[in-house]
Amino acid sequence: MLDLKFVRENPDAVRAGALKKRLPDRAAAVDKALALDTELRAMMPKLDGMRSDLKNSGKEMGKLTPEQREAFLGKQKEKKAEMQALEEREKQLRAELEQQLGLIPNVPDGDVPDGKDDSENVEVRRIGTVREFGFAPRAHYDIGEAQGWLDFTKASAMAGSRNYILFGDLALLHDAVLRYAVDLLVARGFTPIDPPLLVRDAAMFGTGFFPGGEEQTYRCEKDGLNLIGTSEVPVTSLHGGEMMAEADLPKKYVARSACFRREAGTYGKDTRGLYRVHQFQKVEQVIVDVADKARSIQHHHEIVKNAEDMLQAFDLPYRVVAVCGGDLGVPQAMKYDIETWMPSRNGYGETHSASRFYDYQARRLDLRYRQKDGGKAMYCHTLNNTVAASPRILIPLLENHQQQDGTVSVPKALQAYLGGRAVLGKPVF
RNA sequence: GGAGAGGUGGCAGAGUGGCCGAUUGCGCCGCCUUGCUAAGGCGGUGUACCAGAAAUGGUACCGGGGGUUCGAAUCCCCCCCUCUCCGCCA
Repeated sequence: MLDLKFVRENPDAVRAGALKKRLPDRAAAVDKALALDTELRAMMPKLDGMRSDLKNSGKEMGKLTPEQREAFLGKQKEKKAEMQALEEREKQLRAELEQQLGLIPNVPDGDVPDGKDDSENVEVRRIGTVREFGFAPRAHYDIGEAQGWLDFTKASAMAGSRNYILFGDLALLHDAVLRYAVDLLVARGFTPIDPPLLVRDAAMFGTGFFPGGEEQTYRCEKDGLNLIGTSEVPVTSLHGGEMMAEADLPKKYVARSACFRREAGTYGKDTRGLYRVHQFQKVEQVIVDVADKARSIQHHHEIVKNAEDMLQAFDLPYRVVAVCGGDLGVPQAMKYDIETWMPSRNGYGETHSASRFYDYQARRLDLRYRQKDGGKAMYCHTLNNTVAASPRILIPLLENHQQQDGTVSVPKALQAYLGGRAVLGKPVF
């Protein structure tokens, strides 16, 4: 949610922002919102005056004699009837205004590249060297199935397509990565959280997933609850409705949770393997801090670095891209993706997504703090980034570290999480 | 699932139809006093919106929505949440 005053004063920038995100419908919401705002503001002085009059004269009632009261009452009723029509219109306008305002996307920051979709994201840096295999490298699903680590057939039989079952060492590796990610962030001062997986609509709206993301979301209609697609939703909502003290900020959280995505509209895309699945585990970092743009940008770099450090510890080549306008979501002001090298795709595949929002989510969540020394109440700034999403991260781990015989070497950093083992699996090829 | 109690400003906690945007305490801010890592005195201290250059004025908001009334934090209805007891259960 943007500040109405900001929209009013910068309509061109807000409209242009929506268009940069390739969201013409949302750009139209700017003009709709402003038209409603104009009408509302035109009528408010009159309505306020009528209310004031009615209120003041109502107070006189108590002092009148019964006869006087009779005549007075008639006049009051007349005034009220006249006012009611205006009030009806006001209520309608406010509801529509709120709806349109909720549709207006966050304005992409100056450092967001222009572009229509992910093909036009801009590479910022490329780290690590892509390994030269002395043999034909296999895809993770071939290795996994040969090792007895992966079963897609039984998974889809019991749960439908885009499901998987991990067995044995791969299940352990999955857990090792996630645990490593949590430990890394805890060591850096983040507070670990195990959040709710089912949340109310308010949390989905507050983080900006609704309206718009309903088709991506599994919903328990009976209870009016939604399965989260990322723990960003419950964790960012954690302090919603609160008035925090500036001294309590920043809040830094790391949450591990299951995530659920319907993946509607992706038929035929990434159908093989562990890349695009309905359910996965994710370790997510979330920062809530004061309303300071420079500080937000600094945090943004910090959370990207946290993820990069993990990938480097795993000896995985990756690149960081600045996400272009057309690939940016509604609530984000700027986003970096990290893409890790995946031999089976012969390319980099998205494994991380780091967003900064400024106060867009905070406004929707009523997430505020009071400035120190008796200052003003301000909306917070929020940010988040993946630390590790698994099983997707298992793709580069298996594929980059595979041996010719189908065994997989374990990066040093993860060995302690696997009972000290340096190799997983047995020769199968 | 059944029964009851309750949701008020940063927090605690009064307030059962007009004198309530709301007593009071804590916290916070300012000034004063005091010679010491403290205490005391006085004053101030919600948010949003509208009008205004500003001073200021106005309106709305006491969990959310609707209703009764000239007038609602206060009465009625629906919903949400919290707590206690009972039942069920991991």
